[in-house]
Amino acid sequence: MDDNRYLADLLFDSDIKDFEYYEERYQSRGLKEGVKVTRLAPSPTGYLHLGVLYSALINRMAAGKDGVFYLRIEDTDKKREVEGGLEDIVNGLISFGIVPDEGYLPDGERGEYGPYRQRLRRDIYHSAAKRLVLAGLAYPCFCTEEELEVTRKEQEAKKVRPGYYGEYARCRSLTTGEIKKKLDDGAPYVLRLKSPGSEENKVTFTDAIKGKIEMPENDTDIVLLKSDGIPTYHFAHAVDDHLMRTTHVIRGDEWISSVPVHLQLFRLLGFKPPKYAHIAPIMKSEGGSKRKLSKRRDPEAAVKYFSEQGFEPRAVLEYLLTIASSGFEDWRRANKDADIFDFDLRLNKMSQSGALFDMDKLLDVSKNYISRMSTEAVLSSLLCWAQKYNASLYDRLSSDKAYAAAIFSIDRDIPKPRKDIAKWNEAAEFISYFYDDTFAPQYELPENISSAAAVEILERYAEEPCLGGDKTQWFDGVKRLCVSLGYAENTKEYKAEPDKYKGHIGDVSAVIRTAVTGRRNSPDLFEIMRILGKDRTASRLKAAAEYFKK
RNA sequence: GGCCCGGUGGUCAAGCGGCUAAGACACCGCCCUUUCACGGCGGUAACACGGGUUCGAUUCCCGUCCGGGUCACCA
Repeated sequence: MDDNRYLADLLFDSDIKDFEYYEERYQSRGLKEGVKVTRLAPSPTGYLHLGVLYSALINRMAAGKDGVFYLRIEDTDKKREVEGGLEDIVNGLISFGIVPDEGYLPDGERGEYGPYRQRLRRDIYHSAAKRLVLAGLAYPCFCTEEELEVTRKEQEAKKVRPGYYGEYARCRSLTTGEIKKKLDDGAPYVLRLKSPGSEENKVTFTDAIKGKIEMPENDTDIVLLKSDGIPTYHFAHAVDDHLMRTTHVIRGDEWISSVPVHLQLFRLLGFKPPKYAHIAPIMKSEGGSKRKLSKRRDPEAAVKYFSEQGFEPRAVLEYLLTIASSGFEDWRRANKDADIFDFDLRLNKMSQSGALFDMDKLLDVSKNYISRMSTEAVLSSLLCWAQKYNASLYDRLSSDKAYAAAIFSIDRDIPKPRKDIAKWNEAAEFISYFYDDTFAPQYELPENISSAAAVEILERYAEEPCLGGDKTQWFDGVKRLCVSLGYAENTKEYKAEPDKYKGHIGDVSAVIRTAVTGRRNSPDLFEIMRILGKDRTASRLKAAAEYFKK
């Protein structure tokens, strides 16, 4: 007993507080029964990628509006840290509308349970570590990397489980005197857990997503504090999630195999463990098999990719939710205008195995999402995107917003709107023919229409474009033109007696369409010409007629 | 290799012992229609395999196979 005290004094600074101090300081949150406290704990070892966004979304949704969702930064690995990664992650989340209630935020920390960056919590970890040493549950280990490597090779050769446990945990049996001597020599060391567990025993726990899971108890003397005094993930997880009063740890399922370690840590530290929920990762198909979406290998894993392409953040979130929870699509159909954060995400309804990332589905969700936006919303969102990623489009649009609004209001704000655009980088091409400087006609005629016939149609139509009235009046005008030129004024008549006509109204429209828009397909012709105005319509008709004369 | 988790159409995914095995995306066809898009209708396409248990298994149990994860002073 005295030995432990002695060892603790040897190992820790004298000003390290008793852990009771922190228990006292970070009181229970006093939330109502059933209210969840969740968190996202990214490490700034890269930029914001889809997996983190996914996890953030689920944690945010799980906490709901009554619960607390906070952001903690796991910056304990200096070596792998990426410059600017932290900002990218935090700002990225917020730009996607996933806003933490507390924790590390762009304008500083918010909340009573901080600091929320692990670097700043060193004393807290040391206090918890000291508690373990005092209880005889942790010890310093002086093994070098090389020595560890040697025992690992030995274990491999003997075909036994690799790891620092049992007889292989050499420093476990060091006497206080030996430790003192090494410490005096300035030997570097890590602090290890003296695991009281045995592989023979089983631990069981209920995962909120995967259900009941049974695994062998942890018997490995895992590292608690690295040689620089910074905690490992496992140790920091136990200390932080206890002190920050997390109720539900929702994280990627790559963590599932370390749950026995975590449970043991909570027990030894005297903490009540949180509920665990392990979510399946988003996968990517490659060469017939699938693997986890990788931030290094897959460009579409970076959230920045979606921003650059001009996906609507909410649409991406909706897509993610269709992957996450089977009930979401039905809910969406029943609640077309509801905010996604009103969806009641049930952990036990979540998918157990990883879903392949499906770009087709994302595109579909996005198209639907954008089709339901108002003209104003489309314009402001598109402008916002263009400002960053397409300067010329931005200039064009903002130089005459009323004109741009007219374009985007075609078949919008109606019960069954058009679904033309899935992401903003498709917009420039989609509206190109509305602007003279981007109008690049690819004239194309129906097969049964000769150039001469096209010229005739265009010239005759130009005499009387019928743009003064409404759409019906215009279309009646086109019908009259058909009749006078020998085309059927509707397809049925033509089909009944094809020999009687040169073609039908579809052909006539096609000729006008190609002249006005320079392409085969477009939204409603009348709307387009009305927006272009009489003069520009006329000059396009003329230009096309000239083209076909050649 | 040990330990975990998973396996319903190309993809996502309902389904909890008895159903002609939902739905969405993609694909194909038809209808609507001045084109496209929308919309409507229809179609192709699935319970990995082998044993049990049971009157009856996609559903429960075991095994095989396949896929994924994990075995660091990384998270």
